[in-house]
Amino acid sequence: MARYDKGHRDTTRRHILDVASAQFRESGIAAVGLAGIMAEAGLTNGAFYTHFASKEDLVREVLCDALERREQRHKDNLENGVPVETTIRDYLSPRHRDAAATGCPTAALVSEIARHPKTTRDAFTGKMSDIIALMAAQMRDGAAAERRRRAISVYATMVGALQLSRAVNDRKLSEEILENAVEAALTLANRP
Amino acid sequence: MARYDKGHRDTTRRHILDVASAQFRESGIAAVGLAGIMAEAGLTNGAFYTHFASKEDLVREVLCDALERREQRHKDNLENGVPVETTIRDYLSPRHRDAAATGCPTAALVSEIARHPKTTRDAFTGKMSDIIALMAAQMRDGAAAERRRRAISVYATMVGALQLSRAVNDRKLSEEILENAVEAALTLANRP
DNA sequence: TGTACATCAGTGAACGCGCGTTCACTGATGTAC
DNA sequence: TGTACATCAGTGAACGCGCGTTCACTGATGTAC
Repeated sequence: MARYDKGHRDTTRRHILDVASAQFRESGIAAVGLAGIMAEAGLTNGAFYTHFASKEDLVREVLCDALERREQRHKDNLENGVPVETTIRDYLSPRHRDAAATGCPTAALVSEIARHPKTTRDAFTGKMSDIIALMAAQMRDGAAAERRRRAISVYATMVGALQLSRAVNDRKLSEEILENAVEAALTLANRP
Repeated sequence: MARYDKGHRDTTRRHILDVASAQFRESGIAAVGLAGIMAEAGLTNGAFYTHFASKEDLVREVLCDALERREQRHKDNLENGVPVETTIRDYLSPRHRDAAATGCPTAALVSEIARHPKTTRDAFTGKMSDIIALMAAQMRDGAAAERRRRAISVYATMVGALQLSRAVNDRKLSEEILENAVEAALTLANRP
């Protein structure tokens, strides 16, 4: 037995990932520093590099992890027969709008991801394809290709509307955006 | 007459705004430094503060300016009877996807704006309301309230899809997103 | 008309600060002989 | 059994660098007397 319990290293790594994941989604990747992440994780700067090769490495890991969790949620919804309407309403809710740190990583980080290196974008592209496929599976009626088409446009509407509702500094307008986007996403999900 | 032509100061200020506007949309606000902006504008660091009070002041000015130009474009489209279909297809085109520096400031910066101070978000909120109103005016049929509803959901779909098409690292998927979003936005714009 | 001063856009070096990253070291435990 | 060494997660100070910001200064022109 080492100085630390078995699995301690994995637990620490997991903890750093969770802290970074929340901070990135809350404040954006560029605005978050490693020192702040390590401090919140209860560790010193130096320990970071025993777990990750660089900040970019952490970004990629965080992104994969956060999207995998989202993917798992979609899988669970599918297996439990949760209707697409519920997924849409949950996504476009004031609760989700006000909880960016634990919310959808795509909505929080998509524009930053577009400016990151190939490996990071590769990771995002792969996971996003999976999520689209799962949303397509959740759609009712229609051929596979048609359901995929609907999934893509519903996803785009949800991501855009959530971001707009977060940026806008007017409670009424923010809720108007969410409510209209729910209606629009439902229309897109159920169109023939 | 001063050492510089009349209006020189305004020209310089305008030039700094243009350079900053492009760099922000291309790389994100947090990732762009004042030194880089001033260098591209052909000036030294110190001159920045004879034109702007702070980086945040510049951000607000850039945002107002870029959104006003977008707004003017919507106004022109409206006056020239450009159909909403054209606006949608132009927005969701590979050309717009590949030209972030000169493209829609909302798509490029919306998630960063959500994390900026009140004055900046106020500015964004005001201009975005105007753009929504102009898009609503561009819609055909229906009462004013109904057209506004359609404008909001079309705008959300466009913003979300453009961002996704930029983040994704796969040409085919990127174009699939744009094409499906065009179809979805047209459906939303023309629904009864 | 000549001269002293004001104005104004811009220069360029410097400020303190926090960034990502490195590295010599620690100290509790495991292992070899 | 005792001792010398290896391992491993983490410490904490330091590195160079670029950030936003400040400021004494420049130099061409305008203005006052």
